[in-house]
Amino acid sequence: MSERYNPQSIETRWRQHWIDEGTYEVDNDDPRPPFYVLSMYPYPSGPAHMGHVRNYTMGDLLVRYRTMCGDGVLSPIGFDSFGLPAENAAIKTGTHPREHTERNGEALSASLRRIGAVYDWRRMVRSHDPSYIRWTQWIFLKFHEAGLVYRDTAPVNWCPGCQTVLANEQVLGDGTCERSGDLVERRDMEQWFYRITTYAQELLDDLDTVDWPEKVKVMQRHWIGRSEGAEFGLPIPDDDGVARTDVEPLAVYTTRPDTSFGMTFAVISPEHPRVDELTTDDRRAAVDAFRASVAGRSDIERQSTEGELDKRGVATGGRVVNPFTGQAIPVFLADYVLMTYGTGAIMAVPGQDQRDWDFATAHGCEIVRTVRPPDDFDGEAYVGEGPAINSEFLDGMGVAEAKATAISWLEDHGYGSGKVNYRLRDWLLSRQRFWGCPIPIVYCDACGEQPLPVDQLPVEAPDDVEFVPTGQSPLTYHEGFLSATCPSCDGPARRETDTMDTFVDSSWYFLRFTDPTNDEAPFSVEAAERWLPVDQYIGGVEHAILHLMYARFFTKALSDLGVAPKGLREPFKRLFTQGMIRLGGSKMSKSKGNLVSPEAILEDQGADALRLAHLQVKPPQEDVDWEDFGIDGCAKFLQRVWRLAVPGSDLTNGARDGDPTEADAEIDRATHRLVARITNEYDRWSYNTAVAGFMEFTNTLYRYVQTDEEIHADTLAAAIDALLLVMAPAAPHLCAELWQQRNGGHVHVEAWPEADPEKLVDDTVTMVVQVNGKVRDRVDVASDIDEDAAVAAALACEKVAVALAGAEPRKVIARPPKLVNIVV
RNA sequence: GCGGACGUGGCGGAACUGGCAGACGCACCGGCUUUAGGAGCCGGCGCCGAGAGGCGUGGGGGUUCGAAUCCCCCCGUCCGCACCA
Repeated sequence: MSERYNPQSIETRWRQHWIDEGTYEVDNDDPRPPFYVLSMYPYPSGPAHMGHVRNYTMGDLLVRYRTMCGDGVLSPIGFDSFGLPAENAAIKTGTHPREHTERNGEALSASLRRIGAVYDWRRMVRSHDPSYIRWTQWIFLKFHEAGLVYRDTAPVNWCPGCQTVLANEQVLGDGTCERSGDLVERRDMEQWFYRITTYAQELLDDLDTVDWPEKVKVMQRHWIGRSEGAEFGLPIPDDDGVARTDVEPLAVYTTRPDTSFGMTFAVISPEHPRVDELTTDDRRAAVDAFRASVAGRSDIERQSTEGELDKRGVATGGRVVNPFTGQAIPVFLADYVLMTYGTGAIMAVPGQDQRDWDFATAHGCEIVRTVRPPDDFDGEAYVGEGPAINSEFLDGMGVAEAKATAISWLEDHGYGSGKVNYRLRDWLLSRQRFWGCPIPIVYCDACGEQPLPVDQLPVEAPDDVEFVPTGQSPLTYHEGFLSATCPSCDGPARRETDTMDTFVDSSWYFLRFTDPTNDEAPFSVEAAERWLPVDQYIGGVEHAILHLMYARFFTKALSDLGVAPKGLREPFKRLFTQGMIRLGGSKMSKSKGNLVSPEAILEDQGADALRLAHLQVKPPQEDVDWEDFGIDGCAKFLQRVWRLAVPGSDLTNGARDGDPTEADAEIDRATHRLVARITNEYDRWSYNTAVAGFMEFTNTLYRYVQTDEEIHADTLAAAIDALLLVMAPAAPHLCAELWQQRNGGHVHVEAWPEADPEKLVDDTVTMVVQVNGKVRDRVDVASDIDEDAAVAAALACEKVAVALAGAEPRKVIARPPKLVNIVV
């Protein structure tokens, strides 16, 4: 017997071969049709864990498959190399984040190569490289110039213990800091924003143009949260309850203007700027106490549905006029009214809104129904369809008509107008951190906030900083970094010390990959035109909202600014989100400490067995339990393939020339069916069944070589070569080695095989014969049998006669050649 | 609460368009092979039944000649959003 398959001896050689030969390097003038496959660039956290293996195996399979299909596949890799973990490590160990990050990046690169993933390594892009920082800052300035960047105060999570701002993820469920355990406060600070809301409508509309999982689209639509309604003013009354004209009315937003006659009170947010003005002297102490208690509560606490409603709101003593009824109604403060949505003030209609109903009940407010509920309705607030009641000129109208009429009335009387609102907020991009892209702004006492000229880019953070656990960015202590010159007046200025959210870096890296060394622009329009949109984007569903929304925003804005092609409105044509890996029932992650390292498996069974196990275990989009993996089974299967395909194998050395038999014809047809099947399964990401297909076919070939008298070399060679071709994207090393030993050359640059449609159908097929929908018999018939013959064959079955027991068929359904159903 | 996905053997799953339920793998059982290995090869393996046969895709109803697949109700699991006026 020839030597057994030994993954170690061949995998190293082939990995090197792909790099040395530049098999997966592709230039921008490559004559082949362009195809862009992109796996989300990883945060460099050190050697790969199983989640990486799963992710990058899927992407690699596609890169190799499309390459064999004849495309010039752009397969780049890079690192999302800014971010908090490196900075925290720096504080702990004193090592500069760059050193830590680059070392981890090298380790991850090595891991990716080790599993056989192939990239055009020449196109490596890392967020922290000065050549990338430069263009991230350039884009910031471009957006700044276009009015897509602004500065404003915003509430942030402030940890009094760490004396710093925390990201939402660093605030635990109970509202405390994950590091110090202190109760996190809300604090207003000056922050930078990207005006993503400008694109809210387009971000919503264009979801219809991309081929993404419906789940992700639904999440994005919800996040954008478009609603239609009306915004109008509630006038402030004088002591007699008559609307004053000399005071600005209180603006409210509602999606139910049709219910306005039922507005019996108004509620404003505790942060609303007009609280003081609306509060009467006798209520001031209570209102101030309420606001103080709200400020001390965390967002989580504040947004929980629990808690007594009478304690969650307080009367201001002030009143406003319902313009529809002319009645003066009380104004309350409640913590559930958010300053960040609509106008920060609402009209309350308890009859049609359950939360308003509860609040009205708790605070003794009047309840007036303005939509007639059905007779059998026994709930409280009624939110359904029905005729308007108690609403004067709206009475009798349905909800839609009443809405439109109410809006017209508001417009005619100058109170307000129809309004579309979005839940989407502008993107707060500044972070009080060191290890991120510096914001290219200086502050001049004379000229104020000044964007830097582009020829001063990149603004780089200095290396000679000390990482001490003060909770402040080291930049704020570094005089050399802080002092700058004002670009307007040449006077002294102070640099911005905030850095950008790392989501900024990941919002355009896929564009940089198309033209990674360009030093005239972030990328050329031509390069982007050639490769974008990405044909297949692959990543975790955890990025369903933020990253994907931000990247879409960047693409649209860059396109409008002429940086990206005019017609490029979406960055990612198709998106695939693969499932995560669980161990012991919970998500495999560094923080949970339940990572499984692929090292031992790679050393033992090899990369191809591990890849195959990842592909086989479950449909790619589903979450998978590590306990369900069958590495040994896959390794055993690869041994079987090896034994079948390796030249000189005891299994196949009995093959000789000769006239093809029926067994040969059957193997030939099976071979063509395999090719057709795997092509289809790769195209629709059904990798688990593709692996089943390899195994099934291999079993068929084993049967052929072991049970037939005569085995023919031609038949066998064609079958095995086809198997190696279709398996090559999944098990690249083994297939490359066997192909070379058998045929010479390189399987991965071979053309993808095509199935002959004529060979996909057998001459005879098994037809199912049913009586009353139950299978009673199976008969072999010609595959081109006509309906009459099929029925005749069915009626001739003995078991059918038994089942019919003499009864006359009432009806016969024939679907030749698959099935005949006899109904009595 | 709202939205989404899903529920098939001992286990992971297959059945793409309504047409043979359980492909393929794991586990288990049996056999072969001078064979002791992390072997290899062949076979069996939904449940009940001696058999013929019957039952069977979370439960109940419906559409259909025919339903794992389509529709309605219920139960359960997972994920996302969570006072958005």
